[in-house]
Amino acid sequence: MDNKPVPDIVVGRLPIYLRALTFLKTEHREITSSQELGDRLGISSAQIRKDLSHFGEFGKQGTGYDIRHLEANLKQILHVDRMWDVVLIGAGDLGHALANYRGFAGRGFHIAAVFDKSGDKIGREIVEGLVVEDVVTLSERVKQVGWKMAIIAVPAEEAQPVANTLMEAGVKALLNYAPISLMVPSGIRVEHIDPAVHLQHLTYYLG
Amino acid sequence: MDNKPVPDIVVGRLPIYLRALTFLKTEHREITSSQELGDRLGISSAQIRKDLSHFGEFGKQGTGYDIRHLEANLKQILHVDRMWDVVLIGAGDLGHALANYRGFAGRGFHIAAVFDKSGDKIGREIVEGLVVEDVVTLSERVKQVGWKMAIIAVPAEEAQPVANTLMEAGVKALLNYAPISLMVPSGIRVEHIDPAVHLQHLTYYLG
DNA sequence: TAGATTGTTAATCGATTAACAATC
DNA sequence: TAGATTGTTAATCGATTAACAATC
Repeated sequence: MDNKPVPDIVVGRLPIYLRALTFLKTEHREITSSQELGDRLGISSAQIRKDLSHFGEFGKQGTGYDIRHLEANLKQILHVDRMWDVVLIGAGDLGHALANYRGFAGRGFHIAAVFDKSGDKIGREIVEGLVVEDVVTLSERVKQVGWKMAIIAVPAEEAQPVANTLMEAGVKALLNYAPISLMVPSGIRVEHIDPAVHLQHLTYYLG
Repeated sequence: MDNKPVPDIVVGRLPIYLRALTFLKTEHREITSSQELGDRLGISSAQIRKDLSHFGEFGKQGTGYDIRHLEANLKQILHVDRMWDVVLIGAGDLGHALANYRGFAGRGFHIAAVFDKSGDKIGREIVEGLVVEDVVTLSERVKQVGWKMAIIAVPAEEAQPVANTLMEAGVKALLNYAPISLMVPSGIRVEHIDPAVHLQHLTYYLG
């Protein structure tokens, strides 16, 4: 009966909830409440309960939420109860940092391949077991292996062409670090990360 | 008369508009319209006009917006018509990438100092002219110099203590890369960047 | 039982969109 | 002038919050 899609803004908060639950686990906590989560995240408890109610009933009246149970459910909802291979384009400083980032594995992601166009990066082992490949082979390799997610860490002027190549080859979701708004057709999802955008958001309030 | 603060969600779009205008300049464009901007950004033209109307009248009926004029106004509104010194904490892979990032200078930011706690990083020149300092001196240095903005690029378990030190020393705005929700008092602004959160937002839609 | 907290409904609040007079 | 596009108003749409019955 409930045919309406869950609002994207709600979906966007689920990873935050999941991260908080995983953190609570490191503190050896077993039960939490919408109140406690809200206090930690700066979100109202009502909003957290409402958000979760889109997906089912995960708590117990009078008690709260079993942390492991809710965590497992959120992982399922977000489809990170499995590992996703992610292809990374760009082996500069940022690409290097992303390839070496230890935080992906525990949260459902594995950098499966790295591509660059620069001759002095191609063939180098950017991290144990991961050799930088030539971007001219990107399309072929994506089609062959069937990767669905990519991280774009190339200069601004190359980002749109790289995105086009990826989408044409079957990639459905992009995380873009280039300081440019990617244009994508409907059916493709994009998230943008641009530190200068965030800093400028902050300076507005600094008078 | 208009005493109401501009909604934060509107403020958050201004840096996107600014980035698009700067991009149009690189294409040697001089005039644009809310329609064109909206098409490029995936935002309705009405929303762009409404957003801008909170701050004044920047366009001309029948013509559109002078790109340089609107860009200059947005820079003023966002307070990036000047340069901001930013202190960076964490000199790992990510800190290294941020310290070397060429994109900050043109958008109002300068990494003024880098701190780390690791003995084999302290004293090393992370980038031309920028020597990694010992984090035990962070509080003292921040108070002395008066930095107002910081980027946190330390492991999750150190992020909150580092944030506390920074806030106690007078920092008012934080950009946090650690995968944890920082708790801050009102009056302090925080933005979070967590690639895994964005990737999980994407996987929701990948079935 | 008494106390606590959920899931949900209805009310409130806020943001987006549509439409158009003004005007370049 | 005719055409285009702004700035703004009012209508619509959607998200958040408050409140509380249900119940553990």
